[in-house]
Amino acid sequence: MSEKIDTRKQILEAARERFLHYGYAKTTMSEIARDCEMSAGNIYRFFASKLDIAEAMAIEFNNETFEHFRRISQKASAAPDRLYEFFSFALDETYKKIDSDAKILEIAEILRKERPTFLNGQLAEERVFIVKILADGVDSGAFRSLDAPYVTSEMIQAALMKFRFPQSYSALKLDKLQYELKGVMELIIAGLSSGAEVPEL
Amino acid sequence: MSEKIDTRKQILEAARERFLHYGYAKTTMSEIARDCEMSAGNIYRFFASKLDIAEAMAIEFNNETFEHFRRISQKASAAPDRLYEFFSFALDETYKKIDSDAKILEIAEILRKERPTFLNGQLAEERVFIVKILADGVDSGAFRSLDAPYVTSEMIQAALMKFRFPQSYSALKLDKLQYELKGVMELIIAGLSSGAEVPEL
DNA sequence: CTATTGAAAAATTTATAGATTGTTCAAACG
DNA sequence: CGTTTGAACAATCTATAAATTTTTCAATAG
Repeated sequence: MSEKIDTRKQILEAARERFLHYGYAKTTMSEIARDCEMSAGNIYRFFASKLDIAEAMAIEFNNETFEHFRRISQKASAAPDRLYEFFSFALDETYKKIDSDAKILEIAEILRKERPTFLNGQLAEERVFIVKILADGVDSGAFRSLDAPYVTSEMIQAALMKFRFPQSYSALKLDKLQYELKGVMELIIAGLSSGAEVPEL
Repeated sequence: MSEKIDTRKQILEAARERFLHYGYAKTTMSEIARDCEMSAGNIYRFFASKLDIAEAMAIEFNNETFEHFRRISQKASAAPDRLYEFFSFALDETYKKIDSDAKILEIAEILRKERPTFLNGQLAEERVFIVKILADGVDSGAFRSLDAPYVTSEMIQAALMKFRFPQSYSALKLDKLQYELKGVMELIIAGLSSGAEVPEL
């Protein structure tokens, strides 16, 4: 049983190396199998498809990022600063990861196309941290009281889409994106501030 | 000379009908030429390429929308309401246009790929109206005073990207998009309100 | 001299056959 | 028994030749 988990990890590791080195399309199941000294057919006892290997890999990738998110969301700094740091970090991190390796963009694009719900799941996980920062901000008085913090976190994500998936949604360079993020963030934080007047739309 | 303009219009009209009926890729220059009773080569005296015909068509298309934008920006209603109406109209309009005709999406995607600057130009034109609404809002006291209204209009556009190009940036249905737009808009308008505290980031 | 044509060049698309790859599963293995 | 294999099948990709389409431009027409 721990045997099984090990084999799974081994496949994942072999696939990761090949995917990052040669790209998703250019690595074959047989190659991954060979690296693990097994037959291609046997991989299917651990992963339902090649795409599922890529998805598992993306989850691992994101888990590292989520660790950073958790740390930022739990910092002692003021809630508005944490909110900015959160998305600022996210932008830098994803931009640089994708910029360093065209192979990572390939996998990201494939998952976006073939697994549209996967992305939603990841966004939902991020919302947990955003809601935490919002709650802290309300407690400290930096933010106005919010009817539905979870919904607010969805709206913040919607407004910052462009920065969360930089290479898919625009062709802008990092410095321009950072500049825009700062501007949008100022607007959002101002909208969350205690003095802000919420309109009736 | 007016002759030339007429011929240009005639080509544009013939192309529009074919593009909307059969799609951009499936209509040939020869077909457009035949409709205008001329040779394919002659079209190039009026348009540098097939793509330029599509671009000219998109400009015409957008001019109708800009007329609506102008009307909304000049309304008597409160600035926040106008701002919401502006983007609400834009969302409904573009969503419905594209939803009614897959051919329109085809042309939009091709222009986005092959003429990346065209889109920026259109967004710049829209900003004129947004800046007008912002200025009115500041004057009336509904909005706080803005250091750089033009930059603010860019930030508002960045935050609302997702709703300006609904079918390219998400797979959400219109009602879900409308719901999200309302939420993001509330946040932005609150951020622009007189009482809002702008953070130092 | 300008406007237009139509043939030719360049670029792109289509069609398809062959090869490769992803996936399944009955049989062999431990 | 559960595990693994490898052959078979289905799906996808590749290569390329033929066909079509876009674009150019010398020749022609007005």
